[in-house]
Amino acid sequence: MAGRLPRSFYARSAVRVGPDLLGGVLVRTLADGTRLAARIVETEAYLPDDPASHAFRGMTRRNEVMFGPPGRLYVYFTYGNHWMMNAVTGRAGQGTAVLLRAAEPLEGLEVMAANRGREAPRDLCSGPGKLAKAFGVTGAQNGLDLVRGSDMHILAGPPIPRSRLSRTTRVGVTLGAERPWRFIVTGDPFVSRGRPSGS
DNA sequence: CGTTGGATTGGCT
DNA sequence: GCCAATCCAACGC
Repeated sequence: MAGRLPRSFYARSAVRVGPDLLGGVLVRTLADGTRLAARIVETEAYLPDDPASHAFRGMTRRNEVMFGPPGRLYVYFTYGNHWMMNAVTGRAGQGTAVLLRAAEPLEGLEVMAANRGREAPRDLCSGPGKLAKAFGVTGAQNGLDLVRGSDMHILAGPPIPRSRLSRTTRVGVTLGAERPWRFIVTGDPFVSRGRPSGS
């Protein structure tokens, strides 16, 4: 099994980091030692000067982590119910990140099921709100360092072969909808049911 | 200070 | 497939 992704991995364009995160394993170690792990199968890139990005109108208290160093976790709240997890990418000051949208649960499924209030493995992490909920992630984890922190990190996985990598438009965005910056493992059953904005 | 709508989900038709 | 839930950040006055 490969090791933790280094700072240099995140310090690149989000359109590179997004597809490269597919197959990586998101890991969280809880205070009691319980380990949660899931294989990432869906991401979306939010670039500098991207009208769909929270960072588009400049830095605010909500999005300030996006403008910090790469390799940190940006967590935000939306739709009155849901927390979303992103990995900050690029260089400090740019305001760019990759949204973690779906993953295949590998370890700690009982805890994830309890967090989600659902049992089926396919329902645990198959959407950005679900993924954060399964991992017990809220605003309390905003800004956490994925490279040096002990709480959460991402392990490198085997690269996804080109034949198994699909690009689509992003889900739920209105501005910048035509940009094909959603990345999925083709045909993977753990991908979200969200519909791309382009169709 | 009031209004608007969102990087979604789950339950119901 | 459709739509309400739910609340806060952003923006306008």
